[in-house]
Amino acid sequence: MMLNGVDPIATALGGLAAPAPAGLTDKVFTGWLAAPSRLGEVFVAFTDHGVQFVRSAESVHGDADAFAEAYRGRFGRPLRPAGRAPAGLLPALRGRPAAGLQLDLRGLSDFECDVLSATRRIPAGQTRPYGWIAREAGRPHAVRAVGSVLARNPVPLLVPCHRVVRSDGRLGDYMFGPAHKEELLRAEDVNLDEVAAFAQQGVHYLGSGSTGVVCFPTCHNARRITPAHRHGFRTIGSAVAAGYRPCRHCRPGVEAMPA
DNA sequence: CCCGTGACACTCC
DNA sequence: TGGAGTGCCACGG
Repeated sequence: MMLNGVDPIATALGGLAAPAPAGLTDKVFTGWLAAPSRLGEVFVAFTDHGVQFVRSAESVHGDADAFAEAYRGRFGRPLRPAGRAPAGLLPALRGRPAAGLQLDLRGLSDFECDVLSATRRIPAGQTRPYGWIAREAGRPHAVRAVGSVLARNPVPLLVPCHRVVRSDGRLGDYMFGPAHKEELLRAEDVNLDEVAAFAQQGVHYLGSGSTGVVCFPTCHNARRITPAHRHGFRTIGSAVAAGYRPCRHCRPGVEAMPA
């Protein structure tokens, strides 16, 4: 009870009660809204900590109640409609740089957070293999677990799990279906036909004969290598053995060198 | 180079 | 609880 702007209880406690306990404001409610995205309409749930859950309308058969049910099943709380989108959400859903977009990833394991944060560092228009995520997340052998985490990505599009592909050049699976993964990557100007053509020849890395740097084929540095100076490699190890150094931008892994 | 197979780290029922 | 099951990967033929 506040009297003339003074809280007698807080006063009695000598101000110890000043900041509300962290858990309290969390329990207020989670808002949701529908918004346009590169996958058509999406449903988005968010708290005051940031965006928590995103699903395409298509994936829940256009049914907002099904979205709310999926949310409740996973987070244990109901949703209620929200009027305004959090800062940065709408541009991010359209694939533009998301200035100030906050994500609410509370409740996820350290491993899940590390996987999502590594995934978030993949620039638009580029791809990285699952093994790269595992290494960047500090668990180089947890490759399959990376797949398990991304299959349940709470915030697809915002954490661009569609940019994570198989190391053999194939796209791999996607929570909304491989066709949508391909569609998203093409919209970002990833040259999938070129990647597939290289993969068919067993080429998964590109080196520049003039700079001596070796990259993933979708790295922006790799795309600037003139064809005359371009050398394809099947493994990063063979490129290193040939005197190339891994690109500091796309950071292809350095595998064990043969003895 | 294409296929099958084993191993893998992690999560969930 | 532990044993499935997993958006993969490397290797062997």
